[in-house]
Amino acid sequence: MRNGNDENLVGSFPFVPRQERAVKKKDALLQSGRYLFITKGYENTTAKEIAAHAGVATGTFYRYFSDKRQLFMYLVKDKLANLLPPEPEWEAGDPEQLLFSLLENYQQRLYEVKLDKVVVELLPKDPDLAETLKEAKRNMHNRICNGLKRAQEKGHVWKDLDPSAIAWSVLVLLENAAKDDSGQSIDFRQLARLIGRMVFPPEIIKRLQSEQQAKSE
Amino acid sequence: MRNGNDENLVGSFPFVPRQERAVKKKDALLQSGRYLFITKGYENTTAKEIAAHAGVATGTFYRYFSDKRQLFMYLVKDKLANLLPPEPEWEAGDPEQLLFSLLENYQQRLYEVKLDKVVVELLPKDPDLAETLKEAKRNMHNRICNGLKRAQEKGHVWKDLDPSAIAWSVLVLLENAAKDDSGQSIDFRQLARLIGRMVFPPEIIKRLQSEQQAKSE
Amino acid sequence: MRNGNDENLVGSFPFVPRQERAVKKKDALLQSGRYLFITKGYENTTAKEIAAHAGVATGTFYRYFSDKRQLFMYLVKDKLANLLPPEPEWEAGDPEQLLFSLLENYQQRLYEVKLDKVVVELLPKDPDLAETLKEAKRNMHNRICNGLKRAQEKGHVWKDLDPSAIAWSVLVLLENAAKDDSGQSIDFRQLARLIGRMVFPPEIIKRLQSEQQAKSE
Amino acid sequence: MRNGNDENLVGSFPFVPRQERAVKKKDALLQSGRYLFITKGYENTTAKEIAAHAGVATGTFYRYFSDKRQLFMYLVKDKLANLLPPEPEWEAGDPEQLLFSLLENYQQRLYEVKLDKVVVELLPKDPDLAETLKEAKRNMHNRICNGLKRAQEKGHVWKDLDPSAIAWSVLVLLENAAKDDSGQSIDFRQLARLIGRMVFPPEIIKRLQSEQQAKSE
DNA sequence: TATGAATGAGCTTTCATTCAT
DNA sequence: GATGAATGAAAGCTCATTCAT
Repeated sequence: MRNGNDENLVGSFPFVPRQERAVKKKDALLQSGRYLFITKGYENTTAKEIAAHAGVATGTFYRYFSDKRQLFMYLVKDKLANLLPPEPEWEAGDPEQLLFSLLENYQQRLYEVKLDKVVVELLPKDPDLAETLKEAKRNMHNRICNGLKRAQEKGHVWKDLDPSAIAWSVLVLLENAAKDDSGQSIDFRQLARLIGRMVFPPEIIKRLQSEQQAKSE
Repeated sequence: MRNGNDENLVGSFPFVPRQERAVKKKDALLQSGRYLFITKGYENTTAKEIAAHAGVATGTFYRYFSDKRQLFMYLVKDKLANLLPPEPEWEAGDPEQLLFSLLENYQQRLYEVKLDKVVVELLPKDPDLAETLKEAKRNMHNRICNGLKRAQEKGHVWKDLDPSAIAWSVLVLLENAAKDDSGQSIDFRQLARLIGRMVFPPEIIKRLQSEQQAKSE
Repeated sequence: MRNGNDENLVGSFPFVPRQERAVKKKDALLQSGRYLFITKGYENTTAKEIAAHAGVATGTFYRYFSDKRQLFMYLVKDKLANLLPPEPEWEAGDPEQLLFSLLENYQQRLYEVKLDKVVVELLPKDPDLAETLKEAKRNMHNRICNGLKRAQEKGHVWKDLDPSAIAWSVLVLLENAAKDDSGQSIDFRQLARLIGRMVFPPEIIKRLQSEQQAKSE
Repeated sequence: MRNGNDENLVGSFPFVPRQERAVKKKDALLQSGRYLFITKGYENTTAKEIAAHAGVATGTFYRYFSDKRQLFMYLVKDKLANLLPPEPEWEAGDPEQLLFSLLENYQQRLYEVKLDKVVVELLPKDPDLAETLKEAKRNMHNRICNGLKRAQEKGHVWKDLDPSAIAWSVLVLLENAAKDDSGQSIDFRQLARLIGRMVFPPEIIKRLQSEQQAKSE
């Protein structure tokens, strides 16, 4: 199933492995590719190296992937699905708590993927990849947006703010918090509170927090 | 004057142009490099192409730059200074207004630079560049942070938020708003309001806005 | 067997050929390199040319040799062993006869090598090569020296001459006789007699020659 | 005078300097060329470097020399004359003494020239240079040969040896003794005695030595 | 199918030489 | 005459990709 899906996303490729051994080889190549891309960067990794690391011959690489780029796209698309956060239920409790766990969760997944730096290396050269990522982001944005809209209808969210703009901001902060570019690690508690202020009027936050407390008692 | 500074930053490689024509050629190379890097990506651009695009011979490239990377570093360091926003005076008036102009201004400058994608392509391979950028970010962060601390002391900013975390968030939103990754252009008015909520308690915003109105009357 | 030795000397660079065809290709490259080095000089020969002459692609060259220099070192070290003359048995018979065959034999081997000019082109730039050759010469010198010492103890060689100086002279004349620099080919019979005079007192020569004659009768 | 001569030897060149300043520049270029060739080797020295070292512009180099090779040929031909040893007067005294001073003298001159390594670097690529050197050697050979012939006619030299072969041997030993390739410096006294044995029958040496002693008393 | 040797276009860089000033 | 910036051919070397085995 995953296979069929991928194929559709990535385009036709030279050979559909049926036997188990073949599947293993393809996986080994993907794993090796991922490892080397992350460790050494995309351009600095050669197809030969990936093959060697996977324990197969150079030529075998091209039986499973049309080229280095395709292998990479497999990695990206495979991992992208994992990144979609669940649609948040804002009213379910203390929003700060919710955001905090959202942040932690997202970072955890991003940490597992680790391809972001590599993605970004390829981005300027690969409009296809750019499109793929854009779509993934659109998905995430919509998911967050929908939740916000519902909350806004109930008056839980600032009325004078566009849910789309909020969603965008939340997403951006989410994304960047997970990366540790800046060196200074971000305090997720602070960030959650901060985002809370951005989304909800103070009185709503108070109310939701006290409701939550009541519930847990 | 600016020149001397830049040279200091980059290192005075093969030759410091004195004659006007030489300066023009160096500029042409820089322009061509910038254009091609942005259009085709860093790795996809060769020194030969840059030279050709600048209308000079391949060898001439190497009279002015030790290699492609150095040319790129010139571009980056030259433009980096432009990106520093002025330290905001939060109390000076309507904070939403202030943030809005900050955003517009920053985008304008970023638009002029446009190297962000290329930078990001090189980042994983170039620790030097990473360090340079990290420092630039540190500078921006400190600048924002200081303003926030002063405002916080006067009680204008949420007391339970770390200025550093706020600064980080503002910076991240600023940066990302300026890029047009997502395709969906961000409404800067909305974003300004949003950031305002994040930084200032509602009553402060109201007060500052009414003061501002009083002033302008 | 010889192979293992050589590899050890040169270092096992990019790849040790196992299949027969690969060995053939490596040999073809070595042959082509040798031919072109001798014909056109070391600097005037490019890796590309060697590959073309051997009927393989440029890249193939680099599968077998890390660079031009390594190919050359292979040639040199391979041939150097051949140059060691057997330790001469001066007392075994007519020394002039002995020297004559020594000369002919040495020239034959040198003729097969023919790399001397190329070696000498590289020498000033390549301390490694210089060291290698120095050692080879030391070996040859020692070999000749030992024979002389034994002969000197028996009083067959001028007592007031340092064996080392004689050996050096013999070696130099040997080397240079084999090369045809001067255009005027050297008469080996003459040279043998000449060296004989240099090494042995006249009466010893006479005695050894008559002994030899007695033997052959 | 030297100028005219050189021109003839080397071939026409772009410009005949008349003014004193020009001559100085040409000399500076020659000196710089010589210095750099000896220090860094021929191929490793660029025309630009020679010009810079001489304190003139790159282009100026080509006003005085058609190319790098021509400059080098100037150096070689200029110095070659110095290498011709005086025609030895074998009967003038102790031949070992004579040879010793010949050796010392020759080495001294070679030391002053120092171009031998560079010459040898160029030799395989430059048939012209090869021819020049061959001729120089022929000259030296003839000079030595003539002396030997006269001595031979008087019965001072082995009758059964070809003067040409002797001359060749003397020359070769001379040349090689002067270079210090082998690391082990040659004892010139020993070498002189050795060559003496090669050229003169023992009784002649004795006679000439005692005559010499008589003279000096 | 799997192999890995072979390919060769193409990149970076150098430097002898020219030529506008 | 002198300058030194500009030229561009050519070298060394890499690596994505092909293909004979």
